[in-house]
Amino acid sequence: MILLDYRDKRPIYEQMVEKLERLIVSGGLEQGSKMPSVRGLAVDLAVNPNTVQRAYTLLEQEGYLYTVSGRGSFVAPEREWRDGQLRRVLAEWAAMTCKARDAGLAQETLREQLAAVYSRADTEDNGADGDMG
Amino acid sequence: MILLDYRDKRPIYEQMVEKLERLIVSGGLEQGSKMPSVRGLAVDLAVNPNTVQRAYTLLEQEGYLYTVSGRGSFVAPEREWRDGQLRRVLAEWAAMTCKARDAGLAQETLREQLAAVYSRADTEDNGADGDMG
DNA sequence: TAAGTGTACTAAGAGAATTAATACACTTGA
DNA sequence: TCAAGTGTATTAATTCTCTTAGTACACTTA
Repeated sequence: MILLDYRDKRPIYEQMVEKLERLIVSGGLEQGSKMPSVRGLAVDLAVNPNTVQRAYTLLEQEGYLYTVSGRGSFVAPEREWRDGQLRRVLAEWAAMTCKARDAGLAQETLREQLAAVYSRADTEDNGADGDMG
Repeated sequence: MILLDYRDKRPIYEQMVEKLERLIVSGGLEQGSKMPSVRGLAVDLAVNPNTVQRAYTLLEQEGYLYTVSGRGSFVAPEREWRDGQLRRVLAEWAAMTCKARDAGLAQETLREQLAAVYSRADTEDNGADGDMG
C-alpha cells in the first residue's frame, strides 16, 4: 500500500500521514472504503501498531478518516477532509495576520502583498523575498 | 542590566533575547552604545559565555545589534531593527499566504478575513503610532 | 606584548519526542 | 457464548534534538 523511506529523517508516523494523505487526495483510496487494520498495516510495514495508530489518529483529526471502534477505519468523503483542510489553513492564516497587525503592519500593505501573491500563482512556496523598501 | 527568571521554562538564551530586545525597543539602551561584553554579562548572570554569545548572535540577526570583532557589540540605530522586524513579519506572512493560496483558498476569502482581523483590533488601544510608510 | 573583545568547535547533560510493550474494550459471526 | 477481528489507553524504553558548558582560536587596541 505505501512504502517507508528509512533515509527520511522525519518520524515514521509523520511519513505515513503524508503518504496516506496523498493517496486519499489523489483518489488512490476510494471514499468509504476500509483502511487496512492497525495491526495489519503494522505487520505489513514492520512497525509497531501504535505507530500506525498514531498516524490514523492524526488523519482522523484532519478529517481524512473516520473510525468505528471494533469495526475499523474508513476513508472519509471528500467534502469532509477538503473543508477541514481549508478551515485549518484559514485559521492559521488568520493567526498570522493578527501577528502582522500587532507588529504594526498596515492593512494596505497586506492587501498589496495579497494581490501580489495571487498574481504570481506559479511558484512553489516561500514567497519570502518580496520588495517592501 | 537584566534579570533571569529561573522558573521560566524557556531556554536562557531565548529569555535573554526577549529581555534585551525589550530593553532596546523601550529605549533603555541608547543607540550606538556599547553592550556588555560576552564574558562580562556571562559572569554577571552566572551563565556560560556561549549562552550570551548565542543571544547576541540572534539579536544581531534581527538587527538589534551590530558587532565588531575584537571591539565589542553595539546597539543598532532604530531604523535598522524596526525595518528588519517589519520585513521579517511580512515575509512570514507572505509565505503563509502562499500556502493558503496553494491550499485552494480564494483571494476574496482572504480579503474578507483581512478586513475582519483589522476591524477587531480591540485588544490593544495604546501605543498607536502605526507609521510605516 | 598583554588584556580586552568576539568566534568556532566539540562534548556533556537534560528533556522532549518517538516508538515499543502490554492490557483493555468494542463488534461481529460462528 | 466464544473467538477472532477491530480500535484504544497506559506506561516504559529508547532515540534524538536542543541547550549549555568547556576550551582553544582570532582580532583590536593600548
